[in-house]
This record gives sequence, structure tokens and C-alpha cells, in this order.
Amino acid sequence: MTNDPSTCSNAVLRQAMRRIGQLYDEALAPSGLRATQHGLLATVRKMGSPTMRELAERTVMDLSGLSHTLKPLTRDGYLELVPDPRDGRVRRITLTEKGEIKLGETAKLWRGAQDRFEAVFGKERAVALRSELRFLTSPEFQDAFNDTGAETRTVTR
Amino acid sequence: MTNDPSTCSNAVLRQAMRRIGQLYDEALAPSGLRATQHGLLATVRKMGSPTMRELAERTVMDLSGLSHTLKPLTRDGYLELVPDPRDGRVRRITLTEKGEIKLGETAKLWRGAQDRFEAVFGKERAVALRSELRFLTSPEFQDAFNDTGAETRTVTR
DNA sequence: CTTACATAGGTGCATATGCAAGTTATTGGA
DNA sequence: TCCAATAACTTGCATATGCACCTATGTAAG
Repeated sequence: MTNDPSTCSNAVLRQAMRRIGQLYDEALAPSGLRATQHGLLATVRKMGSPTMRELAERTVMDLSGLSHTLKPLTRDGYLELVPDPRDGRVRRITLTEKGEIKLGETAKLWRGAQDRFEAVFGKERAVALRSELRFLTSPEFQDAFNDTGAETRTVTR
Repeated sequence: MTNDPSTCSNAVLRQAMRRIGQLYDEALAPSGLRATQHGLLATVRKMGSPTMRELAERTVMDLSGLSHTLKPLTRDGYLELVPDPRDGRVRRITLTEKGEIKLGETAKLWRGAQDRFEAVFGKERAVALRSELRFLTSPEFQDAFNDTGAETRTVTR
């Protein structure tokens, strides 16, 4: 079968994401945060006070998707959207004190999952895998993908 | 920063999934199917008439999640849930004729995305990546992950 | 200034998924 | 035969996300 779904890069990626997501979610469960939420808070902390767009780009998310996803986090007081005084259109995302405290709580939990991941999968191997995955999210890859065989497709974007 | 979110295996996996999902979705758009839906239909065809549980395991999905995800596909007539005469609890998922026709339609589209993926990423490299991702979904990995450092955590499952 | 356009976000709608609970059908004993 | 433990689903609720569309704001031309 040339169209064997078991060779579909997208399907395999999704399956791995489901499993790993489950494992990280389970590890973070005691904190009440999902792995995705923890990732967002940690990324905001690292970036300072990014705008919606900046955070969306960094996380490879759709701007509107991010808008939805942030709702539970702002509702629970971990993040706040502050209007930028320079540009009335911009909202800067800031980590609240409650958010920082929560991140302090999750540090050990996340670290535990991360360490177990590397212990089981292998440190070097994990680094290599993340490197490959990061390449997939690079604009070079996206552009090359969209250009390849473009003649036979309708040009988008 | 030891807790740099850019090194989170889960986060990086999710980001890659979003991007690749977007690319495959775009490629399949003319058919009206999402990449996930196409994957499900193709998997059902390959498996014959799997039960919910069998399909859930194969796709690394939660049984209830699968139940939800199948709704649009049964609603649109691509799949049908047939009660198993042997066991009243079981529902066998069958691809309808409409589903087969649709899969015929998507064959070229999916193939195009898959080929472009391998052309850009590299055939060998793609095979290797999928192999690594498949390992992450294996029960061996899951068990090892859950056992590692289990002493310090509440035993689950 | 005023208009045309580009930017940053927000909303509605729809799919994708997982967990906790509830329902129904099986099955392994006592 | 009847019950307790299981197994296979379904449903309600909540988060995760993307697309199309709408609004407000900023900006470059005229």
C-alpha cells in the first residue's frame, strides 16, 4: 500500500504528541496546570512581556488560537493582558505574581518529567530529536515545503 | 535557565505538530477533509472494520476522544458504527462507499504533501524521524517513563 | 485632513482530545 | 443462577486550536 497511513509524517507526529502530552500532563497534574499551559507561562516568563503576535510566533500558534488558549490562564489570574501605551492595538502578556508562584510550584514537576524523558529516551537522542522537530517549525522548512511542486498547486499565502 | 521551555520535549513536539498539521491540512483542503480525518479514514480502511478500542489503540487516542472525533465523520457519512453481533458492547467502525470514494479523491492530495515532506526533509531523515516518534508511542517507552523515578511519585495506572 | 491599506486582536463556529461518570453487555466465579 | 468485577462505549465538561470575519488603531498617500 503506497498510501499506508502508518507512514504519514503528520499522523505519526500527532500520535507521539498525544502520548508525550499525556505523560507530561500526568506529571504536572498535581499543580492543576496542563503541560500546554505550563509551557505558555514559562515562555511568557522567558520572553518578558511579549505581545500576542510575538508569543504566537514563538509557539508556532495561530494568533486567534492563542487568544482562545490564553483565556483560562487570564481567568485564573496567572497572566494579564496589558494594553501597550505606545500602540493601542497591542496587548502585552504579563506573568502575574500568582503566575510566578505557580511556576515555582511546577518547576520540580516539569523537571521530573523532562529528566525522565531524557533518562528513558537518551539525552543525546532527545537533543537530536528536538533539533529535528525545531527544523520542521523553521520558516525555511515551511517555505521549501510550500515551494516544492508549487507549479501543480494553487499558490497560497 | 535550567527550565528553559525551548528544551521541553512536549512543547517542541506540539509546535512541530501544529506546523506540519497546518501544511497537511492545507494540502488536503480541496477535499474538505482535515489531515486528522483523512488519517482516520485511511487507518480504518487499512484495519478493515476495527472496534473503537482497536482504532483508539492504533492511533494512540483516548477512547472517549476517538468517540468525539468520529462524530463529524459518521455525520457526513464517511464512516458507520455497526454493533457487533457477537458482543453487544462493541461497535465496529466501517468505511462507507462514500468514504472509499473520498479516500480515492484525497489519495493524490495526501501523496503530494507526503512527497513534498520527504523531498524537503529528506527521505532517509523522514524515515528516521518517524521511527523515533513511533518509539515514543510504544508501550515500552511509556512503561519505562512511568517506572523511572517512580519511587518519588504516586504510582498511577 | 481624509481615504485606502496594513496591523493587532477578538469572536463565532467547528474540529480535536482527555478525564470523570454513567450505561449496557460480558464474564468469571460462588 | 446470580452477583461482583470487567470491558466497551457514550456523554458532559473543559482545554486546545485554526479559519473566516469584524473592529479598532496606526500609517502612508494625496
